[in-house]
Formats: sequence, C-alpha cells, structure tokens
Amino acid sequence: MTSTYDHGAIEAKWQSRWQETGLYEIALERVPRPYYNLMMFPYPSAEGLHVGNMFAFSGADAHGRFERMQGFDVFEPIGFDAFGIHSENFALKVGRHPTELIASNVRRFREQLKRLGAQFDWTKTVDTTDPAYYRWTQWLFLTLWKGGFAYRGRRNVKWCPQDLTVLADEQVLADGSCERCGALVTERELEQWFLRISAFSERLLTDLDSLNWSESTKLLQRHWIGRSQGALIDFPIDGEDPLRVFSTRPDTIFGATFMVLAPDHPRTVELAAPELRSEVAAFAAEAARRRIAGQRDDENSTQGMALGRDARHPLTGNRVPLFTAEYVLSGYGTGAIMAVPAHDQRDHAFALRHHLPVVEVVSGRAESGAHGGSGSLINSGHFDGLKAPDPARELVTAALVESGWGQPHVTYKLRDWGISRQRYWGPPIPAIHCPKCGVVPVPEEDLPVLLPYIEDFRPLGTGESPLARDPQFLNTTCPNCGGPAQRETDVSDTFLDSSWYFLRYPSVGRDDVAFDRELTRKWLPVTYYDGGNEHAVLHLLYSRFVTMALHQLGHLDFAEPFTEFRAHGTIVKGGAKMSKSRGNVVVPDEYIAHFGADAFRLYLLYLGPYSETLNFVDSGINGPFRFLTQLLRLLDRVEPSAPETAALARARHRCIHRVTVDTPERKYNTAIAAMMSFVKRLREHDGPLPQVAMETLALLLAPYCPHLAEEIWERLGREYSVHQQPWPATDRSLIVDEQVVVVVCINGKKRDQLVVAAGTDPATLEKEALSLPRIQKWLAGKAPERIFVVPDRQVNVVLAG
RNA sequence: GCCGGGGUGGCGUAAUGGUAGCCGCAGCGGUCUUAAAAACCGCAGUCCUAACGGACGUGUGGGUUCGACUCCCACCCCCGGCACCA
Repeated sequence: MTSTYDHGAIEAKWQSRWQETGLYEIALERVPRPYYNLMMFPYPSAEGLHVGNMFAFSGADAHGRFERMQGFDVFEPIGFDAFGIHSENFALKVGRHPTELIASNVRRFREQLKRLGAQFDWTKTVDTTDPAYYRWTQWLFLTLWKGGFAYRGRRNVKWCPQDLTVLADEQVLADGSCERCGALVTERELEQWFLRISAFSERLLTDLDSLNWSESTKLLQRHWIGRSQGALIDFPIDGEDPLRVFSTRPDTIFGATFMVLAPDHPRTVELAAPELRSEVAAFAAEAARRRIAGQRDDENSTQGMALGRDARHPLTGNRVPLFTAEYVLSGYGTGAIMAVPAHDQRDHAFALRHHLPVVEVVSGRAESGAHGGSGSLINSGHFDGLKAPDPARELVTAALVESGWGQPHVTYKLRDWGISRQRYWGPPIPAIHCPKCGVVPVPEEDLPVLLPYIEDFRPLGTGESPLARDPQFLNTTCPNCGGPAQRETDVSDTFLDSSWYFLRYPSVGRDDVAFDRELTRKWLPVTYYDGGNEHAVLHLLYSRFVTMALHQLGHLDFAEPFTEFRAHGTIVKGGAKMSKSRGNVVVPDEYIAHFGADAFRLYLLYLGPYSETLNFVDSGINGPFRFLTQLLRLLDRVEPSAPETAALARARHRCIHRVTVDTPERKYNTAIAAMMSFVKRLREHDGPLPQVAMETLALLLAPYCPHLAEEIWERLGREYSVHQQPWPATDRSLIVDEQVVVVVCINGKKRDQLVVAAGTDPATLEKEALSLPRIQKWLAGKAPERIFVVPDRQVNVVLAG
C-alpha cells in the first residue's frame, strides 16, 4: 500500500541505508572530479539548531546534491564551532561547566543534523574544542608568529571596575554601564596578541574584483577595509615637532583655518599651553568616558577646546590655531586633522560653534554650510583655477612633497586583529613568558597546550584569564633556557578557530600535519561556500587573511580560500528577527517530527528566493507536505507499459528545464513551483502514468527531498541510489508549446486573444487579429495607425486619437 | 548621515519591456462521511453590472515607450550593514 506517506519510517530507513553503504563518504585521495561543497559550521548553542541553520543547510545541501548528479565527487563536511565567549557566558548563566555543557549541545546538534538528511561526510567532522583540532589552531598561531604575522601590543579593553573583569563590547550598556552590576565601565590597557591582517589590506581589497562572490558580501568587505587615498601633511609648530595630519583632500589645504587633535592623541596635553593643560586633560577624560559608553550626538560632535597654541600653515606661513575635539578620532589617520570648514560638514559645525574663520577654496554652490568641494580652486595662490578634486589633488600634493611638508599616503580602516581573550573557553595561546628570554613560542612538538579543566572558570579580577588560577598550568619551564617560566594564560579568539577549519576537513584524522599537502592541493580552494552575510567581514575576511599568510609562508599553493561564495538570506517571522524576547522563535524539531525533514526542507526553500529575507508562516508547510503526499500517491497510477503522450512529454521537459536552470542559480522556490505544476498536470491526466514521468520527478526532487526521492526511485524498481544517477537531460525541442495564446490589444489594453500555432508569422497574426469581431467593434471602421506584433505573444493595434 | 536590499491579493511569493498575480498558504462553496479530520472538485485583486462587459490596480508623484511591476528622475516607508574614517 503506497498511499500513506509515513515520512518517519521512510526517512529513518534511508538514513540508515546511507550510513551503512557510506554513500556520502568520499574517497578523497582517489575520486577524479573533486567538488568541495562547504557551508558555515554551526555554533552549538543550548537551544539546538534553529530554523536559520536548517534553511541554510537545506539550500547548501540541495546545491551539493545537484552538483553530485552533474557528475562531481562532492565532499560536504560539517563540524562544530564550539569554543567562544557565547558558550562560556551561557555556561556561566546556567551554572554548568562548558566542558560538559558544550559536549551535550554537540551531541544534540549531531542528531538534529542527521535528521535533516544532508549528504554530510560524518567521517570528516571537526569540533574546534577537540585537542586534535585546536592543536593545529595553536600550530597556526605559531606559524603566523614565526612568519612575522603575530606580534604583541597594547590595546585598551573594556573593564568593569566593580566586577574587576574584562567585558566584551556587547556587555556594555548604551549609557556606558556594566550590564551585570551597573557600574560605569572604564578602559584598561592590556598587553595582547595581534595578527597583522593590515599587511594584506591592499591585496584583500584588490583580490575581491576577481572573486566569484555575492556582490553584497564583497561590498561589505570593501567598506570594512575602507581604503582612502590622500596625503600626510606636516604643519610646523614653533619650538616643537611639526604636527602631522592625514587628508584625502590636500587640494583644499588653503582653506585649512584651524587644526584638531583627538582628545586621546598622544600630543594633545603636551601641545596645550601650560595654563590650560589640566583643563585639557579633564576634557580628554570626559571625552573618553563618552567614547566608552558609545555616546555620540550632534552636541558633543562640536564639543572641544582650544589648546592655546598655533601651528603654521606649511604653504602660506599663516597661523593656524590648535584645538582638541571629540569628533576627531585617534584610531584613524594620524589622529589629527587640518580643518577645512568651508568644505567639510563637521569642520563647519565646529567652526560655527567656536567662531572660527571659514575660507572657501573651491568655487561652487554653498547654500548653507559646507559643500563637498568639487569645482575650481579659489583663494589658493597660484593653484587658483585648477579643477578640484582632480587634478588639483595631485598637483597640490606634488607641491607639498617638493616643499618637504607632505607625502602621498593611503590609509585603511582595517585594523590588526586582536586575538587575546582573557577568558577560559578557548585554545590557550601557545606562548611562554620567560624572565630571561622574554616571550618564547611553545615548541611545536609540545602541542597541544591542553586547556586545563578548571572548576571555577569565571573571569579573574586581575584582567588575566582564569587559566592563571591553575598553578600546574601556569608554571612551566622555558623551552629556550630551561629556567622557570610562566605560560601565556589568555586564550585565542573563536574566529581564529574558524579561520582555517575548511583546511582541516579533508585532513581530519591526520595527527602529523594540520593539513596534508596533496589532499589540500586536490580539494582546495573550496569550490563553493554557502553562508550568511553576518560573517562577511569577520570570519570571511580572517579566513582570507590566514590563507594569504599561509600562502606567503609557503604552506599553501593558493592565496584565496573560497573560489565561489554565495550569501543566503535570513528567516524572520512576522517581519521581525526571531528572538526569545519576542517569543517568535520557531522550533524546527516539531515541524520535522510532524511533517518530516523532506517536507520541512522543501517548505523552507519554497518560501522565497534563497538569498533574500524570508517570512516564516506557520501554516505554509501544509502545501509542500500535500505535494509530497500527492506525489507518492501518483505511484499507484504508474504502469510501466504506459506510453508517454506528447503533451506529457512537453510538460515533463518543461519541468526538467526549469529545475535544471533554477537550481544552480539558487532559485529553489521557482524550481519547486515547477515540480508542483508538473505534479498537478499528472494528477489531471486521464489514465495510467508512464514510468518515465515518476522517474524524472524522483531525480529532480533528489536534491530537495533526498529521502522521498530514494523511496520513489526504489518503488519504481530502480537500483540504489537515486543520488548516484546522472541528472536528466532537457529536450529543448519539447520545452515550448505547440499552441500559444496571442493577446490582442487596442492601445495597449487587452481586448481579445487568439490561439495559434507557435511560430505563426507576424503578417498572419496581424491579419487574424484584425479580423476578430471584437476587435472590429473597437476599430469601428477606423484604420489602425500602427500595429506592433510580438510573435507568440501579443498584437498591439494603435488607434489615433 | 552614508552604503546595500526591499515595498505586488488577507498572507508567502511569481513575472525584470509584451495577458500582472504563476506556485502555494489561509478562506469560502461542494462531494464523500452519522459527524469531524483527511482526501477530492470548484470559487476567489478591487469596484460597477442581472449578465455580456467595463473601469481601476504592482509604495507616491512625474517621465521615456505602441506597450512599464520591469527603464529614467524625484520622494516616502520597511529591513540590514557601517557610522564623526578627515
């Protein structure tokens, strides 16, 4: 009896069959046509896999399965990104130790992922908290360090003076207070590890042009890297070193009427007139408080004070007074600017408030406030009349270079990657602090540096990681001199774990190398990467950096890790992001239990275009579920000897065509709609159904509903497995209709229609259209002015008047 | 503020210069049933009309075109990212 859809039994049956036969285990060394189908591995939260994960994995898996049926040997691994502050904070909250908590989350995730029925190769899975993995994360760090890409530096961290702990940015509330105790958060400077991503700023930017990635993702990266071209300009100060500024518009230098230093610029207090120094220092402190709190409004963007001292304009020798103001940031350019109030809005607002002169140097309309500055230079000495910004920018820069006060310069917003975390739940950074030898790397043969089990893993009050609590861990000997030494107690950022996991997958199981040279050459770079744009600038950029560095150090043959990247959309409900506080979280398990994984996958992909934000509707899954039920029931009507009518053949090939075109373009929704239409057509068909119709449906459905496709394939008497079959071919001669409806319009409005053979010539169409009684009536004896004929589509009769 | 992505029936969406609303959801009517569920058949943008038919209709206003959801200009709203980056 085939008429009931027992999805539970069907899905369990095929999942165990796949496992028994190792259908998705790829012989990585041997297979001839490697295709590395990667999706972003999940962070195993306590809530379990959410709908967003299910959606992404369904889409990415449909892609992988489709490519497999195109003849590729598709390697599709999955893993767990299980270290990190999120996990640790959650463990703190529920009062359990992350070691056991995360392990149980991972177990749950495995089960859920298996129920989804994706073609994951479970023999090649990765868990970032496994010493067999993080040993190589530590190796990566050492390799980068030895290669000159890691260094120690000082950076401010957010610090709660009451809890005596380092805070993550998201633990600071909008008013600058600690989310736990409400105390005002301050900053504290700590010595930390940095990775020199800025070494590749230019390459990370220019490579984007040739990468086959979603444009939306590339745009986010370009923005984040933030390249600006301009000049460094020195303004001399009597009796002091000159003050250096960066400007993207050196051509407006004649309009520089004052200068501004960031409150925390190292020279702000030093350059202030002696009687103002304490006041300037107080201002800087207050500015720092507001900056930590993330407070910014129009009021404090014009807040600032004079330093009581002047610089000199390098080209005119005029006096230019110095100020400090909050709107100038220490972290960008040189932390000081030449202010051109006529052509910069912020400078203009500041000048108004502090009654400073505004000198226009670019002609053009300036109705109110500053204008952007394109036009011709004025008030600029012998540069007057030059077109600005270009070519004036270049000529003024040249003059500055000649005078010795300037040089061309490119700056980037991208800053080096700070990887130190003063926390517990991460891989220990493999460094040793020796009083004699300084900071020395842990020898590679001593890896992994195991994360010790520490009962009390709460952050310490010293700004150090809780690992400092464990004397057994802390105290060691220097690998260099053999004397007593202490281990680095910070752990590394989770993003370091995920910056290289794709390199590991093919080499899982190898305990002698992070990644095998031959396997890596064969399988990487990743053929296709599917992921969310929330990782566009962190994970995806860090992975590119790590790959570039390893390439430069001779460990990889390629510099870019992901040949093709496609961003998927997000699932929302009621137009809003799902969140516990909104109470609109969908628990996928219930849907899968009730409708089956196939129906759930189909529903998620049918919701709309894969790359867009999509709205989850509770009852929506009924449609795809009914479709699968009907499809299964059609099997009862198959007679192997039944011939395929011409009309059915056309419908079938149209369906093949749509699914074949739409699937690789990730238009899963329209591909599914095409299959639904074909099933509808079969249901309306009188008499027995030809076997080929159902076989085709099984093949087309295989990427979307892998279990039911197998079931149908088997019930049709075909050999296991449907997923090893070649994709069906489209007969292009059959994808157009024999007869077409041609709409007849008067002045663009539909008035009647013709049914004619496809390909009828325009002259005939025109003649037949005009002879229609209804059209005759509209013409009312008048002659048409013009007639437009679109073959197989439309005849538009234009009447005067 | 800047940069993206959107705005189409009650809802999710389809159509990127040629019949707007494919495919679904929810709804309504019917068949079957003691009944309900399931299943199956049918209706369904809005307004006018007894009907034939007609008018209007893709965020708003303009434009290009024989013809515009689609292209151009201006604006409004929603979502996401960045946010004093000189």
